[in-house]
This record gives sequence, C-alpha cells and structure tokens, in this order.
Amino acid sequence: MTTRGASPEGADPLREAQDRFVAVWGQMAGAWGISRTMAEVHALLYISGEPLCTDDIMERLDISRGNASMSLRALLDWGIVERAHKRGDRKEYFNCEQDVWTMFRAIVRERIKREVDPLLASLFEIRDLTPESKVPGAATHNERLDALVDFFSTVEKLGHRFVSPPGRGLQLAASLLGSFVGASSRPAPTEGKP
Amino acid sequence: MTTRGASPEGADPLREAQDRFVAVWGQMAGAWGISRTMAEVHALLYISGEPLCTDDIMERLDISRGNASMSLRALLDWGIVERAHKRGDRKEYFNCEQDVWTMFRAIVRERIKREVDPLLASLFEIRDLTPESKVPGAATHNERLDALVDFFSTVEKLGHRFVSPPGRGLQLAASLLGSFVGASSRPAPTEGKP
DNA sequence: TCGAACTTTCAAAATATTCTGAAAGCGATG
DNA sequence: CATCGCTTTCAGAATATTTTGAAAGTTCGA
Repeated sequence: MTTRGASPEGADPLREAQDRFVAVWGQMAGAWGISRTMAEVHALLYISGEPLCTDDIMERLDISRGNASMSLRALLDWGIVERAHKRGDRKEYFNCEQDVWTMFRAIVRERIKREVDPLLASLFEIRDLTPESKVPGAATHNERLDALVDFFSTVEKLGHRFVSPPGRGLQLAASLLGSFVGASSRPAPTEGKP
Repeated sequence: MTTRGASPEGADPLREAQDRFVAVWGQMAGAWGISRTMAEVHALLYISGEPLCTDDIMERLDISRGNASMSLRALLDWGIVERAHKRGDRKEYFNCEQDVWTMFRAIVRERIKREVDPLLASLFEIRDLTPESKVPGAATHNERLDALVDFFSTVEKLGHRFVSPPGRGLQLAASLLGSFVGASSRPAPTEGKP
C-alpha cells in the first residue's frame, strides 16, 4: 500500500513522519535497556497522541497480539501509558502520557527504584564483608566502595528531588546552573547537524 | 592454593568482596546498554585499583582472550580505562579511572555523543517532513516533536555543563537544589563511617 | 449460567547478542 | 630479517532475549 503514487496525494507525510519517529525511538531502546518493540509501542502512542487499541497497534507495528499485550503491560508498569475506554466499546484503549516532563519523571522514578536502590543495597552489603578490623588490607578497597556509595547516594537524592515535585525539576536545575533553557534554540532546521 | 600464611580459613574475604562487586556491577550492565563482560572487566579494574594485564583479567573472570581484548578496547573507547606499562615487561596493563566523578563524567560525555546528539538530529529531520504549510493536519504532531526536542536539548546542555568543568558538576547541582549531599547517610554500615 | 468479546499467558521458535579460539597482525629484539 | 611475545580480529558456536500463536482466562450483558 505504500507504493508512492505519482499524484501529490499518493504518500501521507504525517504517517511517514510517524513511522520515522517510531523507528528512531525504537533504536534508542537498546541503549535504554528496554526492548525495541516496547519502545516502538510507546513511540506510536506518544506521536499519534490519541488512544489506540491493541489491534491498532498490532496492525500498525506488524507485531503479534502477545507481543503487543506484553509491551503494553510493561509500559503500564512504568507508568507512562494508561488505560482508556470509549463509550459503547468493550475494547481497551491506551493513552500515552503527553507531557514530556511528566513522562521522564516517571521513567527516572522507576529507574531509581529498579537500578539505583538495589545497587546501593548491594554496595552496603559488600562493604560489610570487609570491616577493617577483620580484614587489615581492605582500607583502600573500602574507600573505593565508599566513593561509589557516595556517588549513587547523590544520584538517588537528586533523582528524588527531580521526581517528587509537580514542577520542573530538571529545568530548575538547568537554570540554577546558569544556562537558560526553555526556548528550543535549534540549529539550522533543514539540514543535518554539525 | 590461595592459602595465605596463617589464615585459619581458606577463604579470602577481600577476594570474595571483589567477586561480589564484579557480579553486582555486571548485573547493572543490561540496564546500561553494555555487555555484562565489559562491565565486569571494568568492575575488576576499578575495585582492584591496580593495573592488570589481559591474562590477569582472563584468569580472574574466566573469559577468553578475544573477549577480554574486545572488552578492554571498548572501555578504552569510553575513556574510563587507560593503558599502562611496567618497566621491563612487554605486556600491556590496564588501569581504571579511580575518581568516580571523573569516571561518570566520561560516561555522560560519551552517552550524550552516542545517544542524545543523534536523536536530536533525527528529531529535527523528522519535524522537517511535516512543515505546517504543506501538511495542514500536522500542528499537534509538530508540537509533540518540539516538546521532545526541547527536553533533549535541555538534557544535552545540562550534560555538557556537568561534563566540561573539572569540578563537581552534579554535586554542585545537588546543593543548589537544596539537598545536602556528601555524607552517605544510609542503613548503618557495621564499620563506623563518618 | 452461558457465550461473545477481549486480554493475558507461556512454551516453543525466531532472532539477536555475546563469546570463543585459532589465525593473522604488529613491533621490538637478537 | 627471522623470531618471539604479545595483541587484535572474526567466523562460527554458544547463549540470551524477543516474538509468536494458540489456548486459557476474564468480564460483561442478557
């Protein structure tokens, strides 16, 4: 169906842009430690901006029902997609959080919980394996562990600070740091970046 | 064979703690988008605090020469491990950056370069597919893209600010935000820690 | 209580990533 | 300039992750 018609109406540029966005977002997935499909589902819900049902997603992304279901479940767990319903329709629809800052606050919250907190717990345990009184040679080893503990404690506190208020955590941090953000101030739009 | 002098037990607590740390750090790897082995090699170099050669790493981690070589190369590319040499020894040794803040600055620098910058470039391209003059229905679509562009532009600027100075970027941000960081303040470590 | 309309689950299949080991490469030394 | 000691490369093997699809589960209306 995507065969380009010679007429100006042949291609749908909006659809095309959406597909590009879905692909780009999907590529990021690896770096973020989630599956490509999960990222694509999220991308589709975000960029289309309206509630979609499982079948919409299956068809648009060409994935199986099971895959769509599991990806949606994971997105719900992350708190960046929510269920929605249409009157007189038994199907479930899904809606992506549309405020970017709220979305990333949810992501940060979840990653702290899943990654930073367990890591800190492990670091404490590991440090307790080598009390200097019992393990004389462990001084520098313990210092190295402490340095990591300090670092991740800071990250955790900063994260909570970013996550908890309804306000603009990161933006606030940014302006406090002296950079004025808020206008997108992009480089030349048409062609690629330096 | 690890029997060290008068130690009553065969166990070496320091070695054990190192192994635990290597395992824990390795588990984080998935979430960070790097391979488990690469993270383990890094963990070993960090926690042992001294230069190790390829054979040390192979033996300690029980991995092949090829794997060790590739992981080390990747760590060098990330700029968190450096080559070292011992006099009268032809082997190459490897040294991990020992300052945690410097280490994470390198990581942030690299991730911005590899993930954020290309993403921003793609977002600009995608937005240019749907100028409102040519694609009347694209207004909200473009707004959604702009919201992401703004967000990642902010992230990029903040990142550079954290990365560039030799000082304590994140710590500074943290204290400006009003949280007092620096003491690790967590479940009581068995050993007294200031 | 039944059955239609959906959703979720999960074992097996498909796919992607990581690891190995042997061979090729490299550069210092005799 | 041949050899030695060490490092890097890469095709194929091993392993891990992701996806599918069909069956089981759930919910709602009559």
